[in-house]
Amino acid sequence: MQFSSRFTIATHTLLCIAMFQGEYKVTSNFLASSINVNPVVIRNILGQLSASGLVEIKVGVGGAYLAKSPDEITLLDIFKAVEREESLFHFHENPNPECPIGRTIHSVMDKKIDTIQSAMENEMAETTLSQLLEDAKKNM
Amino acid sequence: MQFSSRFTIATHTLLCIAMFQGEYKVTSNFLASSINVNPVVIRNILGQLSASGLVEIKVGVGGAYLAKSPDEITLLDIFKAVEREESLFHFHENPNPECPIGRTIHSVMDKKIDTIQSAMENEMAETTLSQLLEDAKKNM
DNA sequence: ATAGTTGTAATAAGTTCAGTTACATCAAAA
DNA sequence: TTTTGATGTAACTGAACTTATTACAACTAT
Repeated sequence: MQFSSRFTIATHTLLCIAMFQGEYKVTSNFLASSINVNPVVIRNILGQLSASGLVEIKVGVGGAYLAKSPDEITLLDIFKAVEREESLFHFHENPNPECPIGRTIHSVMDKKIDTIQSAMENEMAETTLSQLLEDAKKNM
Repeated sequence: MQFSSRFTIATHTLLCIAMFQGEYKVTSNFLASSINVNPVVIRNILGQLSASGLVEIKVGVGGAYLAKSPDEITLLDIFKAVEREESLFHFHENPNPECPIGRTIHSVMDKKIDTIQSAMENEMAETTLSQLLEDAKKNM
């Protein structure tokens, strides 16, 4: 199992917008050319980013713009915008309540799973788009 | 995206073995009945756990046994046994090297992704099977 | 030799992902 | 007002993964 590439595509997208907005009109075709995926894929991801309040999109005239300052956008914001699963793990549905383990498996594991997911999300929240942008500019 | 239920099934499996080995013969049918999935699914997961050195399986006569002490088995061991992806995130394949962002996206994100994955895995490594077994016995 | 179990292959249905085509809609600008 | 270039979205496709299920050869204790 892997997360879909939507997360890295969305991050790449936001970096491009942060880098080029004002200078160029950042359209789905512009982004598709940098990221090298289909423009419709970009438009769908831009739609998710827009629904989460991370970007604004000019319908008609075209172009995507950050809706927040780059230091207010974290990797966690991006992740949550494009990966909408509540829980990281798919739990088997109907453990047998007549088995001592089947009866208790949820009470034993649910909190653990939350903690694991939180560890991942907390780490994601540590990195902002502005940090990534600085890194990118250094390595350009 | 969610991880498959193999992780929770494998954990449930190991808890059952830890609880019942010696007392009952823990077969794939026994486990399937507690977990409420198909016995073939169990046999495949037991095969993965066995390949990772977590359990031993008696071919012919039947039955699964822990190959390590419960306090030497962590959730990370279980996770790695059943989820074999190297990297948690699927990176888009061919960013455009003619774009300043496309050119640098890997150097900017690869280490972040590793850090995020490590945060998750480190948290998984904190919990042992013996801790889960204690919890289960308390709640029985 | 029997019985019960494991290992494994094959099939199937359901879901997700990503690519692609097509087109209605929209807003600025000519 | 018409043109132009975008966006939003639907539909379809092929690939991959998940889980359930059937079937059966191989194995080992009794």
